[in-house]
Amino acid sequence: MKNRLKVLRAERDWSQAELGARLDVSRQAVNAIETGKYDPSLPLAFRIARLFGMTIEEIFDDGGDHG
Amino acid sequence: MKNRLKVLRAERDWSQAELGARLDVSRQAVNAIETGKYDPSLPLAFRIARLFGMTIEEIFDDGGDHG
DNA sequence: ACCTTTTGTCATGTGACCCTGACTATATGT
DNA sequence: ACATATAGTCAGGGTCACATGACAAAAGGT
Repeated sequence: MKNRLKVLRAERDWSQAELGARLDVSRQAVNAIETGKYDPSLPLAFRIARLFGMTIEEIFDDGGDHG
Repeated sequence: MKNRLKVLRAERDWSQAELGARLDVSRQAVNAIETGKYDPSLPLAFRIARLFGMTIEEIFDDGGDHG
């Protein structure tokens, strides 16, 4: 699952730790999601979308259709 | 996390087992999500949204802003 | 009455998603 | 040289999101 977290964070000049604080998760969790180690839970995805004022679909991309 | 899965399924007259097959998950997983036992993973939420032709936000609701 | 379908639930197991703490490496500033 | 900030990673642990298999209750069809 790809995501635009790193770009959105860079646009606001936030560190991974600061983004983690705003999302109420650890900086390691932010790093893991950014580097594609794993996907966020649905509740966390909602918090991310709300923080950036976008929909989940605008931030995350699971590749469209999957045969 | 509330969701409209049961209604959307009823509109199409699908059983939980049939929805599970279309989503490639077990019928118990569908039941657990419908009855609010737990939330789907983000990839599964994408598959659900795509199946019903809606956005994730139109199907799931985590309560808007919550601190 | 019997059979099938559907839903709900329980038990057990595995891997994903979080945590804290620690360590390394790079960059910046004094 | 030293301290600070940031990013990346690993170890160890806890809870949640799946799986399969089984059991029981309710509804419908014959």
